[in-house]
Amino acid sequence: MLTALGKSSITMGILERKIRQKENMRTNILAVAMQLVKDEGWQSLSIRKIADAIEYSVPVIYDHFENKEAILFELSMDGFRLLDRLLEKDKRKFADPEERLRAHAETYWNFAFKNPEYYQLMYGLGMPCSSPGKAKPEFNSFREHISEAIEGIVKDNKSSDEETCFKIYAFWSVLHGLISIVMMRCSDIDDSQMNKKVMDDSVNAFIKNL
Amino acid sequence: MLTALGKSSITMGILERKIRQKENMRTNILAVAMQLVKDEGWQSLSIRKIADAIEYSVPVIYDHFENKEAILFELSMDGFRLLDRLLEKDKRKFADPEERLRAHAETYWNFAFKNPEYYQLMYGLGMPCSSPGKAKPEFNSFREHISEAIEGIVKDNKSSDEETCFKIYAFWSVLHGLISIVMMRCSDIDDSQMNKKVMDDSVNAFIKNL
DNA sequence: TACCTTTGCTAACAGCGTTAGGTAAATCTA
DNA sequence: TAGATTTACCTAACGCTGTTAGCAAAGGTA
Repeated sequence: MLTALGKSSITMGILERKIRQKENMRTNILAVAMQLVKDEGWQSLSIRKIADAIEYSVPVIYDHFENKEAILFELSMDGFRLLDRLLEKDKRKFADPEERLRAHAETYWNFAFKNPEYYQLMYGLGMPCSSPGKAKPEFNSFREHISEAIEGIVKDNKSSDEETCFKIYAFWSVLHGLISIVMMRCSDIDDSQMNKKVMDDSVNAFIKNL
Repeated sequence: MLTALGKSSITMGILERKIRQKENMRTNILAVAMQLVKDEGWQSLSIRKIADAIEYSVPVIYDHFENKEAILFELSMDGFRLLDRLLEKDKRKFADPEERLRAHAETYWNFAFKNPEYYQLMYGLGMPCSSPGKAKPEFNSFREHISEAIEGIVKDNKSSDEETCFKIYAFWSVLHGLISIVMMRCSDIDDSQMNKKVMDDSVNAFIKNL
């Protein structure tokens, strides 16, 4: 598949079309996979179902992805990029670091519950191949956004770098922890508004204590 | 298998021996499964490997467990019971609610990193069949222990029941969130002592703010 | 036209969870 | 002790999974 593609430069149009088709196939596979996940959950996603959905045979998928994990990884990257775009919006909207931090928390929370499939994949909740450790820039997007906001709030204080670093993780932890607990139904609070109030409360306490 | 076991009461000894053997088999399956998990991780645990390890054929396992998920569920219950015993120790050791809460946090943290397989199973981290929602008393053990301690600290304050409830979840969240982030290698802090300092810091801030 | 690359397929391998059905041993009954 | 019955256990299969080897057809190149 388009392995040795150099050589003649006359048929550039055809080559480009092929590259375009290849990319279309790739994005199509990802789109179809994501749709299957939304419809039936991660656990029932299979290469054969993807092949059925794109109306190609199974091995075609392996021309575009090394294995199933690579597909899941790419989808998780989509999730990180989507979250990043939302956080960037907050950044443009709120100049005040405290307001921005609140907005980031809200955005993170809403992202998780509006896109539970993404969130589960991104943070390995109830997932088979959670591919931990595959650190990429996208992976740290949320931490970097809240870092910026927290450092903005804290900059007048006498906090050390280490203290600030700790606070960043503490903030992230309480959010991620609460989302995980609620999403995995470990909480016995059934009311989603109530759960959100717990988050707001925690965020308030955190900011007050900065 | 021991289905209709009533009838005659002369052969009670044999019946008891059979029940004992059946229980032995059951516990043996669980023990062997846990060992396999510790050696090779959740993802590679299979019924066939368990059968090999106990030196019986595959269907024998289904005489003792409805399916693979039931085995995982039982193992997660073992995890909850183990954690519960440790928390009970704290309770006996520390009468002062603040000291007790700190001990609980420490215990929870140590439990997670000394028994990562249990923790992952109990809270569905990177797990295929995380069986969420199957609430059992064991499931709420940690929350109830910290509830007791937090209520002990807070009882002199003017906190409402709702506020207290929120605080309990906030405390649990920050612990679980940090453990998840570290365990799933989302954190870029590689030093485990450093990570624990983040926890201690958070616990301190939390208690100070009660 | 002859050649070669690309494209896509069929069919298989090895593994998985699960179960139907049969056999041999252990046990109970007479 | 002999026969009937229950229990214990196994073999072999079904339908699924991820993955890959190897082949046939289609396309572009000379």
